[in-house]
Amino acid sequence: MTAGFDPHDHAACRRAALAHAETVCREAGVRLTDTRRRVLEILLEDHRALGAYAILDRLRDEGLGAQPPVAYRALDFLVRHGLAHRIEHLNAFVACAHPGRGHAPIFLICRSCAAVAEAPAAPVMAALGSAAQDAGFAVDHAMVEADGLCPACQGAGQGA
Amino acid sequence: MTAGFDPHDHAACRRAALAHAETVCREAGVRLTDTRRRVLEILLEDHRALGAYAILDRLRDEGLGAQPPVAYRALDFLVRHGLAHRIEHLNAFVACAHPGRGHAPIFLICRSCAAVAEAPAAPVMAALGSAAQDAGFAVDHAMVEADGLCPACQGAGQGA
DNA sequence: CAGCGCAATGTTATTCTATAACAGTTCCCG
DNA sequence: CGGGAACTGTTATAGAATAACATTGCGCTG
Ligand SMILES: [Zn+2]
Ligand SMILES: [Zn+2]
Ligand SMILES: [Zn+2]
Ligand SMILES: [Zn+2]
Repeated sequence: MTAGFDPHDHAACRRAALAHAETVCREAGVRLTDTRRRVLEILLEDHRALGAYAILDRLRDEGLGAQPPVAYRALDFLVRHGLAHRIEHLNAFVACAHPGRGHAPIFLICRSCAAVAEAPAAPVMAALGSAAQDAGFAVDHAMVEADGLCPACQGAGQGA
Repeated sequence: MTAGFDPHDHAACRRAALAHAETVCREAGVRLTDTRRRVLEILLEDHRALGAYAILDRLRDEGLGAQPPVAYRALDFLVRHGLAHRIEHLNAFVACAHPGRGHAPIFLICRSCAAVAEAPAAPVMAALGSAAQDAGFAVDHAMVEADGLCPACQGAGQGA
């Protein structure tokens, strides 16, 4: 169920994510405007995190807006609707790789090739919930991000 | 074993952390200089995360340095030696609340009063390791941060 | 259709966070 | 007393994010 590292039909992956985004927006009664859609498409180009300014550069090249708020507003929208996630450790954003399921994902981030995978969160969240309960803490949103090496980069013997 | 939310003798807590810092530095053959020590003391004032610039303001008031690198270098040092931790979600730093034990802690962050607790990491890390293994991913360093409400702020019925 | 209200956009400016680069100083050890 | 490494001071700049406000587009209701 981990999505991201394994080879797959990424064109289908993208199409599904985009179709899902349409559905989500229709059902929520919000608009998937040109800029929002384009930002999602850019993020969907591969399973990699992009900084807001990298996205902004792309938008600028395409004449869709040149100022930071343009990118940040679209990203906020996508994150708010579960279509993208923010990677705290990188100050960057990644398209959601699990169209459909409501989730608080955990991220595996390759420090060599920068690929980002979403892994099944349930066991980790259960352990976290238990630790939080012991402390009397009410978890609102959990962020779990692991730095390391993806299968491909381990094979290549990368050290950094 | 969660350290941070429960009422405790914080003066002793601080003293122990400082003493531990001395030991760690002596054993590692590195120097706990004035600035480094002072930054640690500031972080130890309570179990709360402080931004690098908030710390820098304090240092400036005390004549210990006025430029960002002063604060960042001290913080890097403390983090490198396990005496403080960086909270990615807040772009801020907190003193380590577990003097002595080698750990990759998990953090519980109150979004109302900004208190930060360190909870036992083992079960969460085990679950994370298992998920990573399923994906063939080699975890190097894991970041686990939970946003929510601490016991005190839940009682007060805080919503934000 | 006219006009209202809200959502979304465009733009300027600013704040906050973090690091690069280099010159000078202090400390430890031989 | 050197010599080298660690540490400090300072300038400048890069990078990430938001505040604030004017404007435009869109959907609804009268
Ligand atoms: Zn894909
Ligand atoms: Zn990789
Ligand atoms: Zn304490
Ligand atoms: Zn609280």
